[in-house]
Amino acid sequence: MSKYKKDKTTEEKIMEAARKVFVRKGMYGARMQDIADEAGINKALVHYYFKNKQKLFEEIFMEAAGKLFPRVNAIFISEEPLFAKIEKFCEEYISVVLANPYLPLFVLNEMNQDPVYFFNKLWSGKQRPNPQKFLEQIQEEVNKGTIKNFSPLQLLMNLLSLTIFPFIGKPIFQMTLGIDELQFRMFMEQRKKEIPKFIIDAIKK
Amino acid sequence: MSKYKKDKTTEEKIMEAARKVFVRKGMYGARMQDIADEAGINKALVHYYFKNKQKLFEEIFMEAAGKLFPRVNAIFISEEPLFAKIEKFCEEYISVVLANPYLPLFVLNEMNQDPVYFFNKLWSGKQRPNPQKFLEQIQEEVNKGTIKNFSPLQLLMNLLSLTIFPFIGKPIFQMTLGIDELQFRMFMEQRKKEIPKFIIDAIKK
DNA sequence: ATATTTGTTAACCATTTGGTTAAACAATAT
DNA sequence: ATATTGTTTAACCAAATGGTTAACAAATAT
Repeated sequence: MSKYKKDKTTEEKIMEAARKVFVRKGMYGARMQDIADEAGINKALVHYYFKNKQKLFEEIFMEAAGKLFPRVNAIFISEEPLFAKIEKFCEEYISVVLANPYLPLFVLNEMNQDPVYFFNKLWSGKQRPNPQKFLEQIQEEVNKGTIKNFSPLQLLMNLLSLTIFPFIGKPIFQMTLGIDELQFRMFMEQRKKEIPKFIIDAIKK
Repeated sequence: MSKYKKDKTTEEKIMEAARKVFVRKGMYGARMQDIADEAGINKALVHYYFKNKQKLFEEIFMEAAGKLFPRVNAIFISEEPLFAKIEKFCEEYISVVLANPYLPLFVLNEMNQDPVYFFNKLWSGKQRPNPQKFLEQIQEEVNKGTIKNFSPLQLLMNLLSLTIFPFIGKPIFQMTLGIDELQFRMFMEQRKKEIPKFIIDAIKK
């Protein structure tokens, strides 16, 4: 195969390598040389496509955050009834993250290092997470008496916890219980149905 | 105050500084100079007390993990009935972590970088987390018919998710909802009772 | 008092790391 | 064919970083 024939553009090769390295090692632990090696190219070429480490990192981080947050928001804002929303959220979110199981810990961890900076960087207005409508919807159901008197915020936290946390604790669970990739996958597939059932059983009158 | 009169021993001053820096920046992001500065001493003195960065980090990491894991295990193993166990776990765990809210993300994130290494480092036999008894206990209750037919593993995951995740998402929640330290604290205090109620409502027949 | 051990520092060193440069190489335009 | 533009590399550089050294100061033993 000729040296300069490439199915993936070089830029995408770098992105792919950077994704892998940044996600595994974080912004500080990642080395530009690692990224170049992973992409099978010269380090200077990484700088040719992306000005510097910070810029490349931001690209990767924004991409990752962009996979996680808008989806939450879309469901928060939609017009469906509460229970359907909960079901849909679990279904969709677990599907997305199963395809990139490392995303939540990566994003949460990096955000933790400088929440204010990332918060501004991420949501310059548009796709900022806005759970207001979802919270109001819960309150309405409480008022209607269809569900128990429940703090909307607590319920929101429960939904997010049950859905996202397993991905964050994944390595520990896998080591502790000796389960492999496939078993974890099946466990999470099961959870798509289990979580809504669990929540609804807990809150419905 | 004389130069060599110290209320805290130097070693503890270093540990304290290292805790702060490592937890904020992680193993790779932390700089020995930062730690020395934070402790108000010369960098060489850090090396005098702790051979190198790796050793110091392990000290801090083991200490952090030691605050989180044995407590889980103690409750898993104890003889109490299931519902009491769940209540006790939430109560105790949230109390511990409220005193060090940064611990879960720190430990989970570092473990993620090399799960096998940390797993061996941490649990050379004794305090290895062992949820077996807890899982059996759930199965017993299912068999007795006191709770719904529920996968023990799913229930365990639910308990851990609901308890631990809020601390991991803390910065995002605080920014998104504009809540301060005190409000978060109160929210988690409320959760000590809310989580067991939530779980028990969901699983009891 | 004095020798010895322990604690602390400033200066230094080797290596790593992000980033640059200049030249070679390929593709494209003329 | 040749000039021009865009892509890639090897070699290099300055700054940062983990770690060491040698000397000095304090505490302790003799």
